[in-house]
Amino acid sequence: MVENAVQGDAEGTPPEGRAPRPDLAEMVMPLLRTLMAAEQPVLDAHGLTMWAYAVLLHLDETPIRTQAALAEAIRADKTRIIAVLDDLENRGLIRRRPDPKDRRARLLSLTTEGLRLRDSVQSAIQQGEEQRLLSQLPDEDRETFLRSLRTLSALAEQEASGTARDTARRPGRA
Amino acid sequence: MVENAVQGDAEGTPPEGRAPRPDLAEMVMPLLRTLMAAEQPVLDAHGLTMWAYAVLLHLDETPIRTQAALAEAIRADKTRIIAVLDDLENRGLIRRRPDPKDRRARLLSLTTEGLRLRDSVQSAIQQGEEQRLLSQLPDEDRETFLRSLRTLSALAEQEASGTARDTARRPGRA
DNA sequence: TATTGTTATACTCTATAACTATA
DNA sequence: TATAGTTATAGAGTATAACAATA
Repeated sequence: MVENAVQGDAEGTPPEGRAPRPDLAEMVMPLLRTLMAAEQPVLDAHGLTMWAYAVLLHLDETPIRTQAALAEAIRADKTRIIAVLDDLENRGLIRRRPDPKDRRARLLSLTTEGLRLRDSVQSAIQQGEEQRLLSQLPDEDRETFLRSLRTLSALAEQEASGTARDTARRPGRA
Repeated sequence: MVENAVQGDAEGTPPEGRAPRPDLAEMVMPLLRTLMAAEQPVLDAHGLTMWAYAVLLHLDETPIRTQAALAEAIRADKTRIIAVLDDLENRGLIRRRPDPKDRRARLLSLTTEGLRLRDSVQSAIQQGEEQRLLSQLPDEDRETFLRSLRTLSALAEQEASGTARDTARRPGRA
């Protein structure tokens, strides 16, 4: 039975025999691994963990009023980011002060220095991404790829936050 | 709380303030998380772990002569896949027999049943991917996206295997 | 002696549960 | 009493190191 006539996909013969394409996760996983491996030295050079960088990124985007909200936003456990916030605060990269209106909550914000650090780290990281990976794509493909990735990522976050909300939801009345 | 003014994703205003685009990892990470979350129920339904599925996928692609090679191919520790192989073998999904030419090594191959299972699982997974995510992309973007992802994934694997080889290499003479 | 596979151990990462303070 | 944050503990996942068989 010759059930897999190779379909002339891009240009060469596809490495695997059966499915017309690999699973998305099968392609995305090694990509992420390499991306993170490439980030690591940059982060190390600035004394940042991956979680710390995630915090800097997200605080820059949207100022946040509780640590729990920040944790959920970056998909971390609320107990996990505490040490991270301690460190960032001690190094003057973020501010963390009790909300006057509800002193249980902590108002979180970036300091100027934190924002500057975030800038230079992100710049270095994105430069590496361009040089190592994106530059290998034809220009018109690159644009489309980035736009599509952005769309899919947003969709993915939607689904994730949806299920997260479902999990967190207690049986309230209607 | 008015924290989520819907962002005009496609071409509207970018959600974050500084960089023209998010880091790749920042986009790829949630995508992978959602992909894996979507795979999980399918795998569960067939009694497969993620690693077991990876093994089935890779054995289908390229028959392999040692467990160590298989482990490296799917980026797992060689000690980790042993339990996985035990299970797959006991269930008759793979064959594992000593190489007559070197009885230290184990020849690994898919059984017919293993191949059939791999097929139906992969089919279900890819169907889910299409419905949940890929269908949201315009047709012409989708093709380009998949082709680009494939390219970048291959590049990433190259880099990874390169550094892996460096790590494994001992200082030889000359 | 070197290599393949295996088992046993230790370590890292992550989540769960218990505690303090504010409300 | 309920919630935000914190601390302490336990669990899952992973890698490291020692071992047996074969070369």
